Amino acid sequence: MNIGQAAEASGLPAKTIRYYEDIGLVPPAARRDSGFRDYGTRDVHVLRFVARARGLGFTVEECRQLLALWQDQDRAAGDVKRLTQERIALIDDKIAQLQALRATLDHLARSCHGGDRPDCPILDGLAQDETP
Amino acid sequence: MNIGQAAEASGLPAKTIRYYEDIGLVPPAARRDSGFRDYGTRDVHVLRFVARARGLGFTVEECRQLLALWQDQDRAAGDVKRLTQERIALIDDKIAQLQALRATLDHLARSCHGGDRPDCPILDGLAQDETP
DNA sequence: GATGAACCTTCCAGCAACGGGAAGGTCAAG
DNA sequence: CTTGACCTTCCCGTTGCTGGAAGGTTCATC
Repeated sequence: MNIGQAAEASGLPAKTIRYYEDIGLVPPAARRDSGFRDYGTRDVHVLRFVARARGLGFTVEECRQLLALWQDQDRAAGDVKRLTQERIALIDDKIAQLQALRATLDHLARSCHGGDRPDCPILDGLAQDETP
Repeated sequence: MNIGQAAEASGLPAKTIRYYEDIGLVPPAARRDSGFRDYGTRDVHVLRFVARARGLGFTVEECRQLLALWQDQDRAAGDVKRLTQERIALIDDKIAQLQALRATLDHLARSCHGGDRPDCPILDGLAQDETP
């Protein structure tokens, strides 16, 4: 199948598939005489794997590792679990940061009357010399 | 003061200050005869404002708007509040997405024994044809 | 067989928001 | 006078794509 159909089947844009091939995340696709890339179901399976891992927030580099582990019959499940737990820890950090930001912004927004008058505690808060 | 001291005082790296000047987020600094940038307390105040807004997750473009509002004596507090609430909504979306990711990853990780054996439900999960 | 649309190819450029580092100028201390 | 810590501009690299230009292919239709 052509790249367009592989894109459809994998859920990745064609551009992204070419990009992944460029950076060596997925192996180069077979080519027809015309030069068109030619994908089989096995290739699509790999693309779907990558699409799902990216969708779960794994970086491209992590996807590379996960793919290698996936295709390694002798892999240890522990390696995969470790990668996954590291990613969970990063997500937890990110969530905590965002929640702190949200709290600060919410505090600022609640203290602001929001009318047409120019006095605004949000700007005052941002302008303060000390971080609360 | 030199850019290094302004960096120290504002909490922004010198590189970032130059960058903000480049893209017109902050006005060009005064220059000495030597060509060195020269900052006063007013400039540092602006830089601190930007540093704080960026730290709260406002994009550079939003900072541009906030700065304009900050310096506009006739601004309406409602404009600032709206910007802030939009940012809160974005943060909420982001948090929800991350929590969903975390749940999926956690589910995968918990189902994985994590030992030396090759059978790994995480990889199996990523390889599935259907998203759960 | 010609035409047109819908594909495909490569390459080049750019997004956010900086950071690294080169090549060179300046300043204050010893 | 020299050393070392600053400063200047400039250009490239990052992450993960996305858009567009210029051109080739395929397939249906006239």
